[in-house]
Amino acid sequence: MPEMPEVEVVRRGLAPYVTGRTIDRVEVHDVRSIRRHTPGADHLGDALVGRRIRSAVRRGKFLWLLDDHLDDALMVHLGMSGQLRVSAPPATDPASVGGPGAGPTGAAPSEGPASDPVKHLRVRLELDDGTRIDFIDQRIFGGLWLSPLEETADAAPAGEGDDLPLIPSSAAHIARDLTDPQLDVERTVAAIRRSRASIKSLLLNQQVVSGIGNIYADEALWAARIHYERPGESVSAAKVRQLLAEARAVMERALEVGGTSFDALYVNVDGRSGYFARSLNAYGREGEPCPRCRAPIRRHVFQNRSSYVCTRCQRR
DNA sequence: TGCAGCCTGTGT
DNA sequence: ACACAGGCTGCA
Repeated sequence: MPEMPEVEVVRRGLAPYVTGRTIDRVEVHDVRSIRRHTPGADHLGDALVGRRIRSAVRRGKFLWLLDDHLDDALMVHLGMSGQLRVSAPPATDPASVGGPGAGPTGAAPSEGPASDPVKHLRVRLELDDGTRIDFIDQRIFGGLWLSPLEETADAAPAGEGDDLPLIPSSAAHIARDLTDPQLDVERTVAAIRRSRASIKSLLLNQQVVSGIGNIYADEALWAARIHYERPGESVSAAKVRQLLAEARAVMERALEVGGTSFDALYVNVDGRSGYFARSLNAYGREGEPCPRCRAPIRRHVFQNRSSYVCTRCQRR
């Protein structure tokens, strides 16, 4: 559910709270959320306590925290249902620490009071100023783990949030963002046109293009009037360029809306029921008229997931 | 290159 | 009881 814009909103919300802070305590409430950290929960806690965080970085849907030593990164992946919820230190006025990403004034957390037991709390980090970072994940597709740093292949900054040319090995295989100035768009176009795989599976392949999930894939294909099943090699270079531009535009719009409407204390990453769902043209709109041609939007099962398509605008 | 498996909650 | 939501990994 969280795609690139949602993860970027989380990164921006998180950064002002963690930058310059030291990790005091790590609580692992469910080891399944750290299964990618093979040395286990005790090792993760021992490794993290005492670290001073220098930045929160993101490429695609991968988010990570860097500390001063630059040996490795604390990876955070939200998977399907992951959230990071920040609890500001008790004595501090939240409005004064929200930073540039702080949300509307007075917005209350979407769930009950802080004293309520937190549902699906999997991991909690406590910082030296009392701030708590709660990783909440109903379906446990996401998780936290440590990943060693390596140099980026092109010696350019790894992603959004820090200028260092260092990337965690867990994210080194992920393509650069469509919004990344370092991205070579023509190489991406060429890669897509070299493949016999369906255009949608190429869009969803994070090694080809990063940040796109099922929702924005359908939106971009609808905007570019391309049927999801078309083999990459059958789409003209101009059409592929348009498709990538549409995907980028969809994500930038989502980021614009998300970046101005989230509550800094409750970083909500529900991309479906949230603010942006109302402006989707195809996804989730089975039976509704296509906003372009009024033909009904169809829902097809494709690779075990839903694809929403206007069969009039998007011909095979 | 495609698909099973990882997960849990909601809706039918 | 079963379909569905779906990002990513690892294996056939």
